[in-house]
Amino acid sequence: MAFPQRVNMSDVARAAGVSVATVSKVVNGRYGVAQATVERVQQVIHQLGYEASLGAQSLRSHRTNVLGILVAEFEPFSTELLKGASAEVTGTGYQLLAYSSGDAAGTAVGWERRSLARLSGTLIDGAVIVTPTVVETKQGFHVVAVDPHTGPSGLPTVDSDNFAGAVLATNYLLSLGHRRIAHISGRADLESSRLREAGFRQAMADAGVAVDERLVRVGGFRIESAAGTAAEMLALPDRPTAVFAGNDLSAISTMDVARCMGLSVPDDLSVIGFDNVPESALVNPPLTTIMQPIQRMGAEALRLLVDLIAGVERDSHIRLPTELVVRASCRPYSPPSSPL
Amino acid sequence: MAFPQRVNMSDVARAAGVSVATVSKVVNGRYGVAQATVERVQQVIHQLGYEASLGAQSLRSHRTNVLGILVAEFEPFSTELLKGASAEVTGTGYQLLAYSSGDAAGTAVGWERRSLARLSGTLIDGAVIVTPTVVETKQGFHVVAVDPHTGPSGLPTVDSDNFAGAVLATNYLLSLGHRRIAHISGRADLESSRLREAGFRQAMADAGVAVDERLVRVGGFRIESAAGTAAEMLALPDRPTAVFAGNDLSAISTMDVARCMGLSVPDDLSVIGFDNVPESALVNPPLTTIMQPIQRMGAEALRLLVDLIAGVERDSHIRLPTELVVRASCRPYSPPSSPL
DNA sequence: GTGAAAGCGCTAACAC
DNA sequence: GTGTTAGCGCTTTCAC
Repeated sequence: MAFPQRVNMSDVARAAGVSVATVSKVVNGRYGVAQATVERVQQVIHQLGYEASLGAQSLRSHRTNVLGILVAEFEPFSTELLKGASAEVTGTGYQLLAYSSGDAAGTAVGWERRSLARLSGTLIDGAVIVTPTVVETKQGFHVVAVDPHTGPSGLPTVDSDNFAGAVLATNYLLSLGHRRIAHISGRADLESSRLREAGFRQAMADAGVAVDERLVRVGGFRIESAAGTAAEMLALPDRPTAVFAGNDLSAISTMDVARCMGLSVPDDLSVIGFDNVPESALVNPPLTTIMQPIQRMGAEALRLLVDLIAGVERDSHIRLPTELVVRASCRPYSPPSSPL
Repeated sequence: MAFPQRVNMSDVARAAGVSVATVSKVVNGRYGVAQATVERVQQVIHQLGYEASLGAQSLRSHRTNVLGILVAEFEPFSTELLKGASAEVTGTGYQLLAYSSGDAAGTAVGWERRSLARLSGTLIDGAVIVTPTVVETKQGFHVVAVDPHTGPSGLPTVDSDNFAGAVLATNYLLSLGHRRIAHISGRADLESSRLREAGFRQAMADAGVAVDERLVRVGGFRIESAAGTAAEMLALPDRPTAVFAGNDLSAISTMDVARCMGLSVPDDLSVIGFDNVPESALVNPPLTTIMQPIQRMGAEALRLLVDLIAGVERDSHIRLPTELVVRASCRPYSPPSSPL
C-alpha cells in the first residue's frame, strides 16, 4: 500500500469539488458549511488519507495543539521526564513533540534559546524546557522550566527538593557511622548542584562533623568529568570512607573508578547517588540513591503548561519531595582491619 | 533578559539595512553576498538572537536537517530507542524531533500514518517509525521501521532476533528443570510476538516437551491486558511452574498477579521476560529476561536513515542479536513439598 | 551583489 | 454556504 505523493488541501478540494477554504473549514470544524458538503469532504479526506501539514498549519494559525519538550539530548533524566509527560498528555487533546538540539549537554550554551526560537511562534503552543541555563520569556508564549540551572526566576518551574534530598543522603551515610564523607558536586552555576552541596554541609554541621574541604569537589554531573574527580579523592592518603555523589551518573562513575583502583563497593567505600534514574538499579552493586520523582515531575510540568495555556490561575512553582532508596552500594563503617 | 517578541527575518533585514533575500542567503551560506554584508548581517542576527522558524523554513525548502522519530507514546521501549538515536545523531548535523501521537499504544490504529502525513513533506527530512502496524512509503521520503508489527516488507527495517531470543528463554527454563512452561504472547498480528511464540514452540519441541495449549495465551504486551491472562493460567489446577512472558511488561504483570495469588517468585513460579527495559531490573525480584539491544537498535536505525538520505548503498535490513540476562526471577524446578 | 516577487500549504476576512 | 483573496516566514529564481 504505497501512497505515491503527499496529499494536500488542494488535492482534497479538487476531489471534493469545493474550494480549499471549505476544506479548511471542515477540517477545523468551523460553522457555515452545509451538512452534505461536510460529509462529502470528510469522505474524500478519509479516502485520500489527508492530514494537515503541521508546518503550514502552524505558520498560519499559531495554534497547533502540539506541546514541545525541549532537551539538550535524550539521556536518562530527560527520557524519564518524557514518560511522565506522555502519560499525562493523554486526554488533553495535545500531542507531544520532543526536540533535541543535538548538542551534548554543556557543549553548547544557549541550546534552549535556539530551540525555543526555532519552534515557538510556530509549531508548538507552549514548551517544557528541561534543565535550561538561561530562560527568557517570549510574549504570549508559555514556558515551564524543569530543574532550571539558575535559581527561581519569574518563570513557572518544576523541581524537586534538592536540599532536603541531600540532607537525607548525608544523614544516611552518617547513620552508618561514616565520618570521612566526600561530596562530588555538579557545577557552581547549577542551582540543583548548589542546593545539594548546601544540604550536605548542613547535615554535616548538624551532626557536628567537620567537612574536609579536600573532599568536596566539582564533578560536572557527567560520567567522564566525574571520573577524574573521584580518582583524585580516592587517591588521597586518608581517602573518604563514603561518597555522596551529586547525581547518579557521578556515583556510577565513582564506583567504576573505585573498582579500577582495587577498592570494593560497598566494602571499602560506600557510594550514594542522587536522581534514581533507572540505570542506577542496573549497575553492580545496585546504587543506593536519592529518588527524585522524575516521571511525576514531567507529568506536573505538562499539567502546569496546559493550565497556563488555558489561563487557569494556579501556583506556578512546584517542588516535589525526594526520598531515600536503599540498594546495595552503602554499608556501615568499619575501621580498616589492620594487617595481620 | 526577556525578549519581547519573536524576531523574524524581516526584523533582521530592517536592522541590517538589507532585504530579507540577502539575510536568507547569509543564513544559508549561499554565495553572492559581499563579505562586509555577511558580517554585518551575522552581527545583527547574533544581537537580535534570530533563529529561523522551523515551520516556515521547511514549508519552503523541504530540507530542514531534522530527523523524526515517530512513536505512539513515550514508554520504556521507545525512550530507550531515543537514547540510542540521540547518541548516534551527534556529529551528523541533524537534529532530532520525537513525535508522539498521544494515542496509548493500540488505541488508535493508523497513528503512524497520521503522524507521518503531518510531518513529512515539511518539518523532517526522514523518519524512524517505532513499532508501526502499517507502513506506506511516500515518494522521495525516507523511512526506517523499528520492530514493525508485520513481517518484512520492502521497507528498511531494524529489529532483533526474536526467534532466537525466545529459544534462549525457553531453553533456560528447560535447563532449570521446568516442564510445565506457559507462554504469554503479544498479539497474533505482531510479528515480534509471532516469532517469540514460534521460538518457544521450537525449543519445546527440540527438548521433546509437549506444549499444553491451555498454557499458551494472548496477553497483549501491556500491563493491564497481560494481568488477566496471567491470572487465568495461574488459577489452573495444574498451574505452570514457569512462565515465559512475551515482553517485560507482561512478565512484570505476571509477577504482580502471582504475588496477589500468594505465590512467591521465584520459589513457586519462575518468570522470564523479553526486552530488558530498564524497568525490568527495578522490580522485585529483579527480572530475568532476554535482552534486545534497544539503544543500539535506535542507533542503527538512525544511522541507516542518515545513509539512505545520503544515498549510500547498503543493506537495509538490520537484525541484532538477543542475549539472556539472568537476574532473580527464575529458579530450578523442585516438586512442591507435600504438606507435613 | 542585491532586491523584488512568487509561492510552499494553510487559515481567516470578507465578498458573493 | 461557498469561494476569493491576502498573508504567515521563509527560499529561490531572476531582474537590476
